[in-house]
Amino acid sequence: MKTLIVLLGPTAVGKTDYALNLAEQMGSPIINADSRQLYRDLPIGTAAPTAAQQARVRHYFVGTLGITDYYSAARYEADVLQLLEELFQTHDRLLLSGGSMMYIDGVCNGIDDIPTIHEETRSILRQRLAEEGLPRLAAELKLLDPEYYATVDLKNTKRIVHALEVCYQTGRTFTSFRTSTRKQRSFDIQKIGLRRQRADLFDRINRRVDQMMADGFLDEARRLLPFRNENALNTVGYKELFQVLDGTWDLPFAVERIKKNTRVYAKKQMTWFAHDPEINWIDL
RNA sequence: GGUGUCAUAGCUCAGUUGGUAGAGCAAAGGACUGAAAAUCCUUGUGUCCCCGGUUCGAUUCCUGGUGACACCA
Repeated sequence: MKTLIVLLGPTAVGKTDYALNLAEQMGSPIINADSRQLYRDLPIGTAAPTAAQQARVRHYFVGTLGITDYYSAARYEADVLQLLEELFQTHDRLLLSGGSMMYIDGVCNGIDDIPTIHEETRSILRQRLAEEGLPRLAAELKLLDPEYYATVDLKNTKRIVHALEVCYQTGRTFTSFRTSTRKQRSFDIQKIGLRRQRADLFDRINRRVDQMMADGFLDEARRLLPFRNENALNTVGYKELFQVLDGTWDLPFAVERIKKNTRVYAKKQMTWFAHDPEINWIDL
């Protein structure tokens, strides 16, 4: 039986170093599970594996996307599964490492088969949202998919808009696509979670942000400014530095915001992972 | 040593004409199915520096401490 080792944990906990050692020990490449490290233009702000680290161990899904490329957790699921099929020909155990909750969930449990929304549909809904407002769209969702309406957070614009997009594009309810059935995998999955005392983790986050700034994070953000509306840049760190480049915030304030928002992100990851009983935790 | 100002949440402070208190920041908890480092929801932490006095009642007024700051010696 083939086995996929999934190494996960909150941002800055120390996954990269741990994964390198584990990969060498296992004789496995590293399959990255970080939704933003996939973009090749974000090396500093996403703390992506360095060239030296990638020379030590072969990495997949690091720096493979351009800044304007569309990507999603579902596409990641499909891409990883295909890669695993190839790599399991020559490996018994493979290592996947990262902190993107949805991406990991996609690989381990699968994401329901919901059609990708065409840009056309998307822009129509975007315009209607701007003109009619969220309550009107929510009321419409109540008619088209009362079941989803009953459970969705009515203040969450993205969820409501997306459900409507699916309804309009497919002529079916969004609910009908949500089977919530766990997909069977042809390999075993072992999850290893890395964790630290919260004060320790937060201290590492703060120091890592300072290091990013010293490494030229602001310049990296400046180069990406023309693409600021791309989803890839709706990311902790870049958002705040764009405020600096706009002249809205001063740099020290932005750096504090980056640290705080990274801590919030880490907390969110821990909340998500805490509910997964399959994770074997290692305290660092 | 003298005079003055201040002492309230983890931090910076507001406030109560005497009825035991609230903002910002920091923080905590949660949701999550094709944009997920996204998006969204919820929460307030307190010997109001200490001892005493006045008062039905003191964090608030008064005496005395203690500490910080400023100025004068």
